[in-house]
Amino acid sequence: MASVRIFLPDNSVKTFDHQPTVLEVANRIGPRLAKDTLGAQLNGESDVVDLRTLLPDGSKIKIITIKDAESLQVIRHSAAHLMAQAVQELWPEVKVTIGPVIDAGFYYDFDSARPFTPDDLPKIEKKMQEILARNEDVVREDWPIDKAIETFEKMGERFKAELIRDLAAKGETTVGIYKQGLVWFDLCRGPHVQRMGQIKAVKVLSLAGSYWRGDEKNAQLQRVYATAFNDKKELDEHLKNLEEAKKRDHRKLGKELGLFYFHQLSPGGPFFAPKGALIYNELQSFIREKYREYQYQEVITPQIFDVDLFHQSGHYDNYRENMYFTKVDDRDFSFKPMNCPGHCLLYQAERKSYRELPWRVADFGRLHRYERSGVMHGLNRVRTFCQDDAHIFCRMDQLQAEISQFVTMLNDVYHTLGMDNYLIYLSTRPEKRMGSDEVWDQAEAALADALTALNLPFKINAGDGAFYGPKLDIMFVDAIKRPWQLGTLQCDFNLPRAFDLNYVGDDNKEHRPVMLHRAILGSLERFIGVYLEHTAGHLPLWLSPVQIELLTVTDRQLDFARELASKFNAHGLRVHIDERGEKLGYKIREAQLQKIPYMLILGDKELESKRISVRLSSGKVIESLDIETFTQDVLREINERRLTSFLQPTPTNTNQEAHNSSTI
RNA sequence: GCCCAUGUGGCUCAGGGGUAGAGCACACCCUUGGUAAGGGUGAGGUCGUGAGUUCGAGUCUCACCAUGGGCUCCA
Repeated sequence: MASVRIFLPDNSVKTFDHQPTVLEVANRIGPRLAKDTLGAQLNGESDVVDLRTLLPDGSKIKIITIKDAESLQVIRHSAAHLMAQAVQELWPEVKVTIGPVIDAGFYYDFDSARPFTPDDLPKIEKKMQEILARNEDVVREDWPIDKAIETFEKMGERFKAELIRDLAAKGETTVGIYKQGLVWFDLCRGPHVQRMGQIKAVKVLSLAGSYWRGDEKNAQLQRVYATAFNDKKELDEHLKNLEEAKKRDHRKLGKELGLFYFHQLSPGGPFFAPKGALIYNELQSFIREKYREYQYQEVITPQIFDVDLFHQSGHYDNYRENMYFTKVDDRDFSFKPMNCPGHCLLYQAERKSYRELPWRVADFGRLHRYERSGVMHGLNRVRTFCQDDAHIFCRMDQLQAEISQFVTMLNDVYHTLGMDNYLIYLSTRPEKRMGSDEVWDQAEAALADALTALNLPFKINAGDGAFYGPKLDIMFVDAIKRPWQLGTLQCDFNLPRAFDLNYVGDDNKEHRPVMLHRAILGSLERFIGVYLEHTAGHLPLWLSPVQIELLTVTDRQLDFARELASKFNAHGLRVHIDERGEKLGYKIREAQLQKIPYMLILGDKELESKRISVRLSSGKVIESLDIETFTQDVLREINERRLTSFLQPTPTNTNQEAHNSSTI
């Protein structure tokens, strides 16, 4: 077969003498480039596409490029130039640095002696609008590199000059210059819009400090965040989502719903109040159920270990600054930051036969990691937490099946939780790594093949793997389209060697197992935070701290309410009676704000008929239900872990979209 | 860890050198009212911690702690 050529965005070409797999491409073209450009799917038939345009056909690689996303990027990048122009027209002394496109918009870093203030944002936006109205042409010129350096230097744009010098050092001889109108220009690779007026919808959002090249030793810069969209409608929708995100902030919901708290005497240490602990424990029970189903065994391992353990595992060398230490009896101990080394000790406790593999051990152990003070954020980043952590020790020939089982289990769990929208990333070998290329080839192929066999699309993060092995990261995309990394599966060639783990094969010889680290929810803490934001606090019944609130119209119904409550209680339902002498409307409002799924209204009518009237948190009211039937229906809803009320028609499931629109 | 901001009753916030305010929540009383806030009374705070300036400090200064937005980090 003819060679296959892959054209890269920087115009270089890589040639393969056979049909390359996507992994080969990723490993060949290098991490940085692949990360920016490769969205890929092994589907065994489709055209090989290159990274610039279309490409050689007959290959088994398909690279998904989303045209819309690309043009949006162009608009945003042009809008970044627009912002720079606006700022310099307002304050000519301000110097420009860089202004890249990011996930939901773009930013530009400025060097300004005077720090920007929030009042400056509307000014900048107004100036941007003025410039847009001029609708100037955007023209590209290619300048000899010396001329470019000289020009920017003369203007005092030392950051730009530095960037161009770097390009010169890489052997570039010309650089792209984009002119907006007659006067203003900037260094850029492009592409850009042809006329400024093509930018239809921009919004300046916020302000932050940053550093030149992200290094705190360098100059402090003023970063202005903004976003741009194809049209006003898209922009408005995005702004609405930002609003919505604020409303859904799990820190706010956690307080309002009485789920968890923080105290300054334990930074990064969440307190789960009774209601929050209920959610925590229900999630654990759910995962335990899945462990039984997927044949994991749960273990319990120590909290504190002699530091020697972490010397042996390598964590001390690589991870020390994130660990807590303590000295007892003149001996150095450490709180475990992860369960794996302990599991290795447990693996060694008994001699393993190949028949015992795969050996899957799960552990809800408490972990402590010292996080730098600036990185903690609600439940998303804490210093003490627990993961739905498990390790699988298996033979190399079992690898693919284990990966496959994990992905199936994850899909199962996410589906039950109403989280069908997720993306899978395969991170491949980094430059600094351990283990032979042969082993890496096998492991990467096992990951890719498992996903392909399950017909799950995935994207390659070339070079993003850990030094000890390749991994899958699962990005859950929530109800307002924000990605969160929750689940992960990591192959590890390091720990089995560090602990000299073996099993006896059918050849009566010792062999080294592969170790897999895996979690589905990630940390329970973080998961609860994410899930609260995904559901805006409207949890499914089985996770609701209070499932049924009993609201009496007058005190005459209190005995009836207590009778009902003990009946529900006996079935294991979580019930609460609002016994306060408030009016019904008042009690309803409170129950509503607490997002309690079922409100039972008890008045004289119900007392006489011995039937109940139910109000859902959606506001829907159903009158005169039979108590026994209601109880059974509610129990069924819980046991089946249903996402919507049995009284509410299930909306059609439109979840699968995400897989087909693997963006980026 | 770095930059900026913030820290006042359980919660949300006002006040800004002369001895602490509101709404909600809470307690009690009146009201027993049918699907998102009935009325009254009351209790509750050494204004994040420590030092300084001042006749006098929630209020000004400094340090520290915590939180928030970013940066960086997340073998």
